[in-house]
Amino acid sequence: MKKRSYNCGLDAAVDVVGGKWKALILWALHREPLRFGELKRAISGISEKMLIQQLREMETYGLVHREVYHQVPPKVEYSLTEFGDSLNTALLPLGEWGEKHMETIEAIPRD
Amino acid sequence: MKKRSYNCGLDAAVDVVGGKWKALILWALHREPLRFGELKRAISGISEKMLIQQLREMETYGLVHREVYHQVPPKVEYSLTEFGDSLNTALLPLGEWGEKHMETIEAIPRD
DNA sequence: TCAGGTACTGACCTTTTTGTAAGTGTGGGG
DNA sequence: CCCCACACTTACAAAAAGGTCAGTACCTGA
Repeated sequence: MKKRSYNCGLDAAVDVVGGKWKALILWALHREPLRFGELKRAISGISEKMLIQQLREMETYGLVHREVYHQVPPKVEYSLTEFGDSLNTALLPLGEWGEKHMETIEAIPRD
Repeated sequence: MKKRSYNCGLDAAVDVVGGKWKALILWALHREPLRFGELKRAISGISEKMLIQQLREMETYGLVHREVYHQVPPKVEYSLTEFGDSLNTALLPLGEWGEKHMETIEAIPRD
């Protein structure tokens, strides 16, 4: 997040969900709350550092809720708030678009 | 665009529309084709370099069409392809979400 | 005593993205 | 003859994002 004012809602939304991982995390939490380790395993390729960093940001955005269980070994569960859920819903058509055009997108030459 | 394979459609879509400017450009072209200079004026804050860079990428993605008129001074018009238009449509709910929650988003503390 | 699982944290570095500023080519108008 | 509009292009620099890897604290069971 870098800006303070936006030209349009899309601008603002992309700012919130932008980056490499946030959409994936949102998606992973859509079905059910997950623990840190579970999330890590669910999202292939993400490092612990990025996962926490993104989760923390999304927490401050009010998109996810962090629930700590005082146990040993520790257990922390992440879940979507209503706000996060509404964003996920708004992202559905985009996800479908991506799904539908996946092959085209993958075929785009890079560099 | 960096990846070749995606976990889900959302992942792929965010890759296509990611970055600071693409969504804005898509949006600006939604109403009507625009010339380079018009786009530049329409999207406040964008530099010429970024504008062209993004336009070129979006052209290779097949999202926008570039039409050159051989005149002096030169005239180049950019418009959305059907593909670009379909992406724009898929982005509408996200734009509405951003619009609706704009104040919340702007109020999020940064750094 | 000691390794192991869990959820982080921090230092450091590389890559990617974005920005700034100046320069290019063309023909028409002053 | 010079300057302007327009659509770029290039070199360089700064900033943001992402990645690696080692280390912390806690209790538990072997």
